[in-house]
Amino acid sequence: MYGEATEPAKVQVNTTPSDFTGDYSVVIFPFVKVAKKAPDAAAAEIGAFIQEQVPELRAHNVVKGFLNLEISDTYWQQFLQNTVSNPDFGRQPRTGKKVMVEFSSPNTNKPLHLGHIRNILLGWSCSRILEAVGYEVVKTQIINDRGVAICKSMVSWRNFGEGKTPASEEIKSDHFVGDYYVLFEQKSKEEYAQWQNTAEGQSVYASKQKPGQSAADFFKDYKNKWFNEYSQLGAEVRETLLKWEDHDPETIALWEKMNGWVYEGFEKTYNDLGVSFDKLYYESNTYLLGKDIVDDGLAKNVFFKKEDGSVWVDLTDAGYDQKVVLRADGTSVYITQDLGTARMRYDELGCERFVYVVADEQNYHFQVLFEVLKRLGEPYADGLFHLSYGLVELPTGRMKTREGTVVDADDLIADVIRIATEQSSERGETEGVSAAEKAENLRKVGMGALKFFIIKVHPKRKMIFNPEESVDLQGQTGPYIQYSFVRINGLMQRVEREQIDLSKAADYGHMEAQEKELLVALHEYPAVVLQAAAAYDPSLIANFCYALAKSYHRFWHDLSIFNADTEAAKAFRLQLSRAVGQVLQSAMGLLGVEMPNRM
RNA sequence: GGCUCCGUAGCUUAAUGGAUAGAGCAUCUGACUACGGAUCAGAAGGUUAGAGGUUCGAGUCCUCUCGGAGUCACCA
Repeated sequence: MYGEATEPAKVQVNTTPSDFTGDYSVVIFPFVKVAKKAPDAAAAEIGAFIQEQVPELRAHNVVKGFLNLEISDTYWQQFLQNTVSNPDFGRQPRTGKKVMVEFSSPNTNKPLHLGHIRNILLGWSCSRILEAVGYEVVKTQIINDRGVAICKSMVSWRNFGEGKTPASEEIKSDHFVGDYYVLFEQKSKEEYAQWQNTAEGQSVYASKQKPGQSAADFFKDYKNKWFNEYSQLGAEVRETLLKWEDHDPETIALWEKMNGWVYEGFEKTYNDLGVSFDKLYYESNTYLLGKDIVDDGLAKNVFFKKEDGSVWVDLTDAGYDQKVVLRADGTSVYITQDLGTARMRYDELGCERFVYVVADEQNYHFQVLFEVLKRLGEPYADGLFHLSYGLVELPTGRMKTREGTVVDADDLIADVIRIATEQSSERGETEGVSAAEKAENLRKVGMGALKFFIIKVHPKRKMIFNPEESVDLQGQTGPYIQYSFVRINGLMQRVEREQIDLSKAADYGHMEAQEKELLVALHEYPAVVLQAAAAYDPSLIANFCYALAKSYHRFWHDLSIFNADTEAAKAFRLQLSRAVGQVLQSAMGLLGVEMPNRM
């Protein structure tokens, strides 16, 4: 038309708002220049043209520069049949390409908390989504199993543990280790308080205080220095770290024992969250990596060496700073390790894309990391993505270990399942279900509430986590969506029981608005998955699920299914319900949320 | 201070530059002799922090101001 090819990107098609007639709308404004006509006139012409060319178009109308298209019922009939018979609806063919997704990546000195949960859910659902659009996904985590914090737990247990074990104390093993980490901080604080009153402490204060600085202020600022220079516990930690780096057998044995406890506990938590990994990396194996990259970078003149022997990269022309990549003493820093790990993974896994799920505190780090890899000419440099997410805060503000406001992952999981169970027993809708099956369904409901509450928020957004609202089972929640599935499940059981023939669905003639709304929503599913994959944004899937469930609840309320006027209407509505159930289960599966049969 | 991100109803939030900014919670009012009421319908609640600009059209893009967060270690 109009003798010009238009780029597909310029054609904007949206679903039509419910107060206009039509299923889809085309925005005409981009074409008025080419058409050299008023928007309405151009729309009328384009509408007539499409009407002529596309048999699936039943009718069209024009409102103020928007062309509304009505799709024929026969098209929708065909679509419904295809959808119901296609278990892979919404998924794309295999691309043969591999992508790595790194998430969780905890420290081994304390149990997982709410922040990890957001990270894990994002990483997991991102993996599922990428897999749905055809990638082979390698799920990894890099476990920070070494360093000062871990040594603190070790020193603490050695000094105060009296040989106790998680088994002897009947404490979940990662919590057991975490308790010793907390105990270390306490003991260290006590030691510091005592030291402040010694002659040594007083003389340090007298000689180093700033003019007019109170003792309390001075000692607050001086804490790190004290820990490194005067603390007995601090000395033990440094000694332990050195011995560890020296492969001292006794130290390594203790380290392995305590990390073993932590992994055992993590395993349980991951299992409760329904996640798993394909490949684990340990910082104890990777922290020395990257030195060959430093040589490589020097050879390529990406890096330069200073007089003291330290190696730097200058990124000031890209708006960043100069960064150290190798210390003067020849040891690696954090970014060196990440450079080395990236190259190792590429060689080992053959992925062309890498997704790092890491909180937005580290945005700058990843910008620098990616920029350096690009300048080094690494073949995978264009496939790097930092899935950055906002910190989780409580209504009272940021979680703080010292103030004991950290929400523990295991506690939270137990809470949501407990509340789902309480709510369910008040309702008494699950008679005739075995206790085991009931518990399994309630676990799904509780976890569904928690997971959906977290995943529905756009990753980038800082999240306010209200523990009370996170276990809500009504409104825009996981259980709301699960409930629509449970309703459909009930219908399908009856179809099974009564051997209802659904083939009459094809005879159904005029569709109701509520039915059309569901079909349009189902039709969007593949596009939503693609969009979520392109944007690395699982919240798009969550919003889609909610909208679909909402439409279904309205459909259920407004229209009779088993008491429909005709056999054709009944069969059609059952087929439609089945399709909705399938898509809901598929889409929620991408979020890591399972569907219960009863609730 | 430099750089980055954020500011939408009382609260939690949605909206590839498109139609009257869409939900949920909380508040108020209604709806089951029917397939499950963890549901549905309605009311009320907004100058999208503020001021300019670009555009046929701005919550969305640009500039400035205000407010908040993160980050700027030879830490990780």
